[in-house]
Amino acid sequence: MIDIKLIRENRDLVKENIKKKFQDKKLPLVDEVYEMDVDYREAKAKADNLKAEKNRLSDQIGALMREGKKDEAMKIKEDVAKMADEINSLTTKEEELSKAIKEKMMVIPNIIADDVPIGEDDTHNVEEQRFGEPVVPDYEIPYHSDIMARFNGLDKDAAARVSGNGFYYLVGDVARLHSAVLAYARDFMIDKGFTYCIPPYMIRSAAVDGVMSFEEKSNMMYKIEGEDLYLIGTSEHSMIAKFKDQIIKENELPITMTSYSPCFRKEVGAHGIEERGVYRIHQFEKQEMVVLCKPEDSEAWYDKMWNYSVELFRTLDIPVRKLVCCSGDLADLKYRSCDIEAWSPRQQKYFEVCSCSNLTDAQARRLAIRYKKENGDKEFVHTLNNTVIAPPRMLIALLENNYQKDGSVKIPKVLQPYMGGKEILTPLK
RNA sequence: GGAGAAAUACCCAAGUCUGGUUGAAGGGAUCGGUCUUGAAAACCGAGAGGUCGGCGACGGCGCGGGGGUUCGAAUCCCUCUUUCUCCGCCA
Repeated sequence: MIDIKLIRENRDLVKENIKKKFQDKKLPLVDEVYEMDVDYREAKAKADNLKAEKNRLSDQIGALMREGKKDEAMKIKEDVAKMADEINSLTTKEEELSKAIKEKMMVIPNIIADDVPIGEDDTHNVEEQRFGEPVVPDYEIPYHSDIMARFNGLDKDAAARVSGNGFYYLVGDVARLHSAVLAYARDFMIDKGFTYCIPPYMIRSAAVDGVMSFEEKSNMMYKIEGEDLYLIGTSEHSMIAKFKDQIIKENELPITMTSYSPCFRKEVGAHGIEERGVYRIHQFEKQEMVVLCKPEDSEAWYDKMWNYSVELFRTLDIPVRKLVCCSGDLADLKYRSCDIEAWSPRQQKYFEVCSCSNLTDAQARRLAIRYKKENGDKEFVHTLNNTVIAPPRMLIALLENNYQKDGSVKIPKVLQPYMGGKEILTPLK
């Protein structure tokens, strides 16, 4: 959500930004908001003046009553009562306009960074840098669920009987590897100075509505029957809602957190659930990083954060690349964003494992997350988030890149302590 | 789940029975000063309080959230949420 002052003062900039994002159908919104804002302020001024008059007369009534002049008081009472209709209609108009403006403002995208590549969709995202050699072995890499199956590590049939499509049982060493990756990622971020946090996995509708659009909500969120509670789709939901309407002390910034949670997603819409394997499922686990900082620091944090992802994957011997999101592929709240993609030797291409974003003040403005400066002024913070690691999807990269010709899988050194010292997983069949 | 009590500004807290000179007493903290080698303590003083509109003067709204009664609500009514105490149940 952008500052409405931008629309009052620089509509061209806002429109230009919309064009850059290939959302021309949203262009009329800018003038609509501009005009509604003028009407809103006019209605508010009128209503406020009438209310001021009413308050003044009410005080008079109080004074007269105290003096015992009931007749005069009654007369004024009638006058005030006559004002009620006009005040009501103006107040209603003011509220309706305010609500309508807010709805439109929610849809107007955040101003994007100057250096975001311009492009209509994800095919125009730009590879910026590679880290590690994307190795193509001279033997065939099986599909990840087949690799898991060789260790008796995955049972989707049972999951389908028990929970339906889109669920899995992870078993034995594969399950342990899953936990090891999460524990490693947690400790990696703690070592970077982030604070570990376990948030609520269910949040009430007021919190849900605060952190996502209606469309997202209906496509993603599972609702608990008979309760005002939803299962979170990512810990970012509870982590950001934590700060809604809060004023943070300047010396508490930056707030750097790494949160863990299971994530529950209906995955209604474009993609659907993948039949084979664990790439897209209804339930997964994720370690996330979330940063709230002063506006002047957010760009530096953005660079630090995506670099953490690269570093983490490199310690796991997984080649990655940084893919910069182009204007059309940027979600509306984002100022800039990049994906860290891991190398898949089986598919011989990179696939997304982390998504790092700087939302500047767009999210903070929407949720009223501010900080108080030394001089007492309040300003919106900047918010950023990035995936640390999201197994089981991440296991795909891990298994494929460490798969040996004989069907075994090497365990990267950094994970071995979390695997009871095991250096290699040997197939059971 | 049952019974009771409570929610006031950064913090503590008065006011709520008896609606109107309380848009919020009084503290603490904050800031300035006196004193002191410096600090603390003590004393003196000050402004401010959240939010929206307005260039401003100023005005609207704000006493947990939402609604209602009234000319007028922190104060009365309804509702939701949260906290505390006791009982019950339970990882």
